Order: sequence, then structure tokens, then C-alpha cells
Amino acid sequence: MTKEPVLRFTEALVRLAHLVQQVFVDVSKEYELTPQQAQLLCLLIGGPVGMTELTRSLHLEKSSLTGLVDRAEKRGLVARTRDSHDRRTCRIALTPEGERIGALAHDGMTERLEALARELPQQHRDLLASVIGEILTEHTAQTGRAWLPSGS
Amino acid sequence: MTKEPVLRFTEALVRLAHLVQQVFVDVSKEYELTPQQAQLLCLLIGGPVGMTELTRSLHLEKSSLTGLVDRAEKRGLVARTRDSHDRRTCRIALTPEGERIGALAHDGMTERLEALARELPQQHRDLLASVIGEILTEHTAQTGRAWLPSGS
DNA sequence: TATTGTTATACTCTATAACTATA
DNA sequence: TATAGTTATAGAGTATAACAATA
Repeated sequence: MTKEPVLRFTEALVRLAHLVQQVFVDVSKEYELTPQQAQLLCLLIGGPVGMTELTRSLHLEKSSLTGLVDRAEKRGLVARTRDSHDRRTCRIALTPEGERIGALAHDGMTERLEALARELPQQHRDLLASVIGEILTEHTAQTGRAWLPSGS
Repeated sequence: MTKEPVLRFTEALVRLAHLVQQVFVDVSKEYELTPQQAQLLCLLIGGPVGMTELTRSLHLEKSSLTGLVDRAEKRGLVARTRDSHDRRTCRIALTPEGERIGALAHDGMTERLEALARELPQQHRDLLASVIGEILTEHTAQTGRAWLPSGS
């Protein structure tokens, strides 16, 4: 028999999500990014991504993404590249500055999230990651890209 | 020895948070609420709360909260009440309609989050809640209020 | 003076609908 | 015609700074 947890399962999930979100917001602010911009940068760390794929990853309408990319481009963080045979499409790539800030933000968040669990025995940490993994493999697409949000 | 998890700990946290957030967004939309309005309603289910306490719970500046409450009030979901001896303060309470929608949204989210784990053995679910509880008790204030976001 | 909350302003984020360019 | 992306527009969310009312 397992000990009855203090928190209900759903409440634990919601509160954990809020905590992670707050880390995201705080670290983004440190680098003068909005959380959405930080998420975009983290998503692009693995290499350029097309607009359509980004709308799916970020769960955004294409026009919303256009605006997000516009503002990130104006700040010199990303650039649109047209290197495909289909001249309608474009791919979004990090600029050197975007690469730098994106890496800093990513590392900052990783550090802060690790810190959340610094009192946790390694065994519990692995357990948590494993069980979360069970949930995620059922409910999110596999893309291999780090920090891809939930959706397909 | 514990089996090495498939996901790194921080990546598991981030992706889980995105998944929960998406549930929040989806369910809110079902009831024609913004996620922020839904969060506000859920927070008020336990009873009226003052503006200052709300800014802390929601991690918002007071002016941002004024706008959020204004819009929720205009939709008939909440009402400002001035029942204190200090006539500067006000408390935000759910209207009957807000109570109704808030309960529906809360239950909808609970249901959807439970569904995420329906393939998980109860033992794993309890384990997850326990370990998350360990993290939360260290990093969030105790208020006893359901679905309070991370902060104090 | 200090605190509580609002107002004014500016910007970001988001969606819907209409549009342009390419396929 | 269909698809990829942009533009136009409207509304929500957020922060900073200045303000009003109360303590």
C-alpha cells in the first residue's frame, strides 16, 4: 500500500505547472524576453523550423505566430530564411544574438528547475521523471525537440 | 538502483507544465473564459478574496488585476464588495453565474487532468502526487486554497 | 506619510477574417 | 483550387507611472 498523498493528484499537477510557469516568467524577464519569446528561442535551439510546424508546436494560429516572429525579428533574435524549393514557405532561424540569449535563458531555466528539486533524493527525481514520461508518451507527440510544448 | 528515466528531469517538468497549461486553455475556451479568468474564478471558489491577496496569488501588478477584475465584472462573473472597516479595500466575490461557471470549469479541468493519468496505476499516481508535494511544500506558501498558483 | 486601489498609456499576445503569392 | 504566410482589426493581458481616497 502506498501512503495517501497530501495533495490530490490534479491539484498537485496544477500547482506544479504554475510553479514551472513562474520560473519560466522570471527567467525570461532576466533576459528581457517575454515568456513567449523565450519559448520560441528554446524551440529553435535545435535548428531552423518552419512556420507551420511552429504553429503546431506552440498551439498558435498562423497570424499570431507571424506577430511573434515579427517582434522577435525586430529585436534581432531570429531571422526568416527562404531556402526551400517552395517559395511560399519560410523557416525561422536564430541569429547569433538569439542563439546566445536562447542558450542563456534555457540554461537559466534548467538551473532554476533543478534547484526546485535540490532537496529531493535523486531516486525521487528519477521517479518523478519516469512517471511524467509515462503520461507524456501517451499524450504528446514525439519530436525529439527539447522543450517542445505539449501538442503534436 | 532506479532505472534511468527517458526524459531529463527538467525537460519532464517543462513538458508536463505545457500539457497542463494546454488543458487549462482548452477547458477555459469551452466555457468562453480566458485562462486568466478561469484561474480567477477557481481562486474565488473558496470565498471572497481581497485585491492585495489576489495580486500575490496571481503574481500580478495591482493595475493588471484591476483590469482583469473589471472585465470579469463586466461579464457578470464577479463583483466588488466593500464590507470592511477600511474603506480603501474591496473584496472580490463570485456572482451566482461566476459560481456556476467556475465550478463547471474547475470540474472540467479536474476531469481532463484525471484522464491524462487514466492509464497510470493508482500507485504511480499517488507517487507522483507525493513527490510533487515534496517540491511544493518547499517552494510555495501554504494557504489551503485550491489551485492557488505557485507564489505566496 | 503610507497604503489601497484606479486611471492613463504603451506594448505584447491572441484570434478571426480577408488577402497575396505560390503551387 | 489549395496551401503558406501576411495584413487588418479587435480585444485581452500586462507593466510602469501618476493619481485619488482613505488610513
